[in-house]
Amino acid sequence: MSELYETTGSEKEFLKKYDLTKYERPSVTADILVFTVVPKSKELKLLLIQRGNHPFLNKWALPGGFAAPDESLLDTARRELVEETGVEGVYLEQLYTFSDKGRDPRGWVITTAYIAMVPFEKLNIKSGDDAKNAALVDVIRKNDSWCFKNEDIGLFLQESDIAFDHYRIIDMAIERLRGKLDYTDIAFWFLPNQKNFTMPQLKAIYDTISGNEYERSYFVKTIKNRYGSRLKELGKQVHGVGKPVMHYSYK
Amino acid sequence: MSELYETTGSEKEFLKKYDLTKYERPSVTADILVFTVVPKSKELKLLLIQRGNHPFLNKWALPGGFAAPDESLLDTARRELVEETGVEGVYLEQLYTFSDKGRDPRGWVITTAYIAMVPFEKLNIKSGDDAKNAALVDVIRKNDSWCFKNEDIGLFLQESDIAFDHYRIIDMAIERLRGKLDYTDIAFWFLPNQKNFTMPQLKAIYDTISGNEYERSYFVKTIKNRYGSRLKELGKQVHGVGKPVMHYSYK
DNA sequence: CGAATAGTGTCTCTCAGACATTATATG
DNA sequence: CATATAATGTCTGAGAGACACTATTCG
Repeated sequence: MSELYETTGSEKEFLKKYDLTKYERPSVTADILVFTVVPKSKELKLLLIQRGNHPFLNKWALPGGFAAPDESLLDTARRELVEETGVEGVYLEQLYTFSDKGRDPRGWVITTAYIAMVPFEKLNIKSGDDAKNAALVDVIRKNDSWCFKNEDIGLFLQESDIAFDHYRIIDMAIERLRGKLDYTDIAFWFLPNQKNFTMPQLKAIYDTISGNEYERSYFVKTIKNRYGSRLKELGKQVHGVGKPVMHYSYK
Repeated sequence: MSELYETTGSEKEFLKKYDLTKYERPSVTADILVFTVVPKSKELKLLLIQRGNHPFLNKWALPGGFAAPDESLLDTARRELVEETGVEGVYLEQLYTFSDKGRDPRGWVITTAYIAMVPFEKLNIKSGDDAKNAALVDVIRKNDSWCFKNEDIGLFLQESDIAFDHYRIIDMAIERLRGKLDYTDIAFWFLPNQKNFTMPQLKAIYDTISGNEYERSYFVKTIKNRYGSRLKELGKQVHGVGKPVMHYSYK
């Protein structure tokens, strides 16, 4: 017993004297990929910010920032997301940590990227009107690479317009979204309301992220099969032209 | 053109004056989960190291260490792996970055965990004989949690014997291994020789990682179906009792 | 020959995926 | 009634999964 106390005591002693700064340390940032889907037009959109500082002045980058002391990187991502977009309470998922030498010309900087899945209705980015110069861009496939455009502000970006290694991050993120689409429920996070949605709405999200069109009857069958126990029918509703739609609640 | 030069120049100026250390920085480590599979006995094994220092003196932890300046975390993991086990040229895959507040009593330390998939034959850990006190432990499921044992040295560990948040890391790693088993080719990395193996060998690896027994004929059919184009038959060989076995080469 | 091991064949059931049909709204 | 939209039904082929049978070697 006294031995236990002594061990505990000496651990306290140890920690008191321990100096982490004897090792060199990198700077650490969190970057956020704010994805959203517009169901009507079936567009996948991503939030980019034009840099106002060196390095990569005027290039476009992912929102993000340095970690604050004793803050988890998830908290960093969440904080930066609120600061840069005002968006709160969305689903964040860690993507990957990028630490290649030379990825940041300022020095030894590693970053952990987080994917934010945001319903379009929650986002209120007024492109190109504020100091920050944020833009919600359409993610387009062209010549085997990703391009980003926003026709409202006449913006067209390709790989060379993207700062740091952020193009690679974006590429990995889209791959991750597509990969997880069919065996997780990530698509549901893009719904304006998980407690009240329709199959055509959900299908539009699947179509958009996957980049191809699911067959209608097959889609409904599959979803009901996969999530049947977590779905509740809320009743049919008239919605304009066409047959009334069944509304569902998830989870 | 001169404008371009000027911009470049001012970026250089900027970088020269830029001081990353104005932000506080965390310490960063890489931890490695060295997994291996013993096909004969169908055991999943993990390399743990008993700590000889505070904090968590005498508890067991994953091998790992602090990142060195301008080294990628993958390189850190690879370096530590060689230093601690002598193992080279194995497949490493990033698992996750852990950064919760309080995960390390020494202070602000984040870690990126890497999974190493090592053929049993490549590992040569002589348990409990060296200063480092490394042990290759069997990963066992007991009462809905993971336990770790090595009967040669009379070792039995449970969650409370694991240092830091490493139990959580191990838990996530096993889940990752199992999750990726059926839709990636990770199992092949545990083969002693990808260029010459048999289906019973491969099946033992799948059985071990998944924790259940695949049906024989179903297994072979499925694998051939999935990787048919990447498999080459090398011919049958006698191997003791029983029908001669077909040998395959992957990729 | 019997036990051990590996390979092959068969049968059922489910589900992916394509396609056709029906139902209900608007104008 | 034509059109738009959503839901439902049908058919086929591939594959999951269980089971039985055959083939080859050793003692």
